[in-house]
Amino acid sequence: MSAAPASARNDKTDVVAAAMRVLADSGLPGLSMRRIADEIDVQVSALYWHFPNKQALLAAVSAQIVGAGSAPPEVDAIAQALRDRLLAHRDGAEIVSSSLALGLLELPARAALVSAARDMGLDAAAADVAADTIVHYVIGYTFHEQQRLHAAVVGAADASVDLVPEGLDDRAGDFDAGLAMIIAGVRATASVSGR
Amino acid sequence: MSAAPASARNDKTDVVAAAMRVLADSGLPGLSMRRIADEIDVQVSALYWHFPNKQALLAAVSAQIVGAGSAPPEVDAIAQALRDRLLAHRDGAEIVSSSLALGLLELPARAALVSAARDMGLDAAAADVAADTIVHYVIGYTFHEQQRLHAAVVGAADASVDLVPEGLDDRAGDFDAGLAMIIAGVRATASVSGR
DNA sequence: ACCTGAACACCGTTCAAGT
DNA sequence: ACCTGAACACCGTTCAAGT
Repeated sequence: MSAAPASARNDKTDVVAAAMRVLADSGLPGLSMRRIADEIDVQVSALYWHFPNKQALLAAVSAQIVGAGSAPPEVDAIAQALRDRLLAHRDGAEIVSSSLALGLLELPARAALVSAARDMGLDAAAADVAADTIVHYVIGYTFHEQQRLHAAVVGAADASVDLVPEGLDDRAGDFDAGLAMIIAGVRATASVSGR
Repeated sequence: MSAAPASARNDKTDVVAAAMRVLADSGLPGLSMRRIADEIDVQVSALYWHFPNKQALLAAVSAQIVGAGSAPPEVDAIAQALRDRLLAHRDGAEIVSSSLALGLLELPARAALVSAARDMGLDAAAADVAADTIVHYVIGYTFHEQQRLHAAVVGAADASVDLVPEGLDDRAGDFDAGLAMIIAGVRATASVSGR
């Protein structure tokens, strides 16, 4: 394929790719600057030529996780697609959550949610609120879920305390039910303000 | 008052109190085991007599932040009270979020939300979903807000990227609007299943 | 344009030993 | 019951210097 020759010098995308590999192997706790540097046979300090600090590197990783461009046109589908992307990468929700909170990441799904909400009849202000509410729900729910996944693997989880109880099998069902409830709220808001 | 004499030996509550002071002074990034130990003039290793590891200590801090016992009886008031407690401590939402995700914290507000949702006419399963949805929204929203607060202080914030746009003044208004939307969804769910 | 080598000021955790 | 002292294996970041 088009993988770079082993001894070439690296650019930003090589560093991000290495970080994605380390993330897949070791998760966020293992994602240190030294491990990333090792992955491309380089000194740690070399990374600081490409990125000013670790948070900036993590923001680039986050952008890769959430992907660029075209989302589906409906609120439900946009939320599901965002969740799928987060679930596709180890600790994806946590990394994205922190980049977002630091203002280092633009979330394409948010813009898509705003216009989908407007299509449902919300005014601009209400559509912003709807988008943020859904984004917080998706990221919060998925973050929680991924942390417990990891905790279960490590064996450190206390199974008696559970924010989302019942069996382990219908995680997706609970997520859907909560999302449906929020969307019902969006619809109710639309029918109040929309006439 | 009843403050312990300066040279006494410490118990769990002294350690947690010291951690709360460090948190208030320096935030979560400054909340290291060494800083906590310094705060009570003790070696770091002494902390490991009281807690098996840092996460367990943080869970005790989280429990202190969310407080014990009696919540108000209505969904809206419970959510507001939880938010107020998180906002009352620097990085409160982040600490609580992580303890919760690791299954190390029981959230009194969650039980209160479940029974408030049942009072609105939801069945048991739907009430669980409603409670989790609201908890994720409150913590997610407040986490985001506190991170940006800190980022703004540090000056590292990129003001051009904003999950929750507009002026800085009506943060609380946006939170309320999102919460109202979710509660509208809860009500809609109740009126569907409730007859 | 991209990297090395070495240093600085930190981390969480363990463990034998003390009182 | 609670703490010391010392060590281990790490961190992120900086900076002069090399090619």
